Amino acid sequence: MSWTDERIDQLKGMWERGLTASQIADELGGVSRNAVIGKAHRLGLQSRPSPVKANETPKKAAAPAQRKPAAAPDVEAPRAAAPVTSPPAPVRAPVAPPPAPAIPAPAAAAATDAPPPPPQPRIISVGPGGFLRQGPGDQQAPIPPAPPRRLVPAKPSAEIADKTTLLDLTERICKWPMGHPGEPDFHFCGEQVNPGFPYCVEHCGRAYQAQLPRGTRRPPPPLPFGGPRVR
DNA sequence: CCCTGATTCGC
DNA sequence: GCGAATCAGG
Repeated sequence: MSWTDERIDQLKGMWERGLTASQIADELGGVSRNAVIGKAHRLGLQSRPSPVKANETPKKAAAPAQRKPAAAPDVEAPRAAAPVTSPPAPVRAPVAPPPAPAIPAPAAAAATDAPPPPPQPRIISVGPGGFLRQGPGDQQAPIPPAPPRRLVPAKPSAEIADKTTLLDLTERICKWPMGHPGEPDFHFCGEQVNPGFPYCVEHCGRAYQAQLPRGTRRPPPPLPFGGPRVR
């Protein structure tokens, strides 16, 4: 795969929205997480909270990653100067994860109007082609004018809470579909996969039937799609 | 272990 | 320019 203009646009968009490099790579397809990161940097998209870069120790001269011993004596230019204007950065909120489903004590609080900080149970889903689905009016996210009076257990769509969505799929997540695509609660199994297979052990049992001798009668295996519900 | 982004450097 | 390999923190 190559970096077409379209794919670069998708990369930019997703990167700026805070999707991780892995997610972007999955969405784009045909590229690795590293490729995404490398491209992002080359594009000048930069700086997002890196676990490695949290603090910078100016003490020792950095002994950076050197995969191969440089033949030449390292004449390293001083890399201390950070030309980039330290971004006071409009703090870009990362993809707001659904708030922990902690059950608040119902009897407590909730009485008078506590100024509720506007929660942002933003749900981001990525559609085919890498565009991001947003709720209407989600474009510039104007400040919600009048916060509700009462705090409600932030429920960013109970339908998909705790469900394995497309975004959650990785190499080691069982991809067995649960329910039917298009239904509101459609999701994926989400178990750990049977290593080497796209499904967990249980669903491998459904997906892969032992080859029986010719002529052997057996009931048709349940199908993941189409037929009656399989769960 | 898993994840994350940053960086280097051979191609 | 690209991206695997590597580093390093969570």
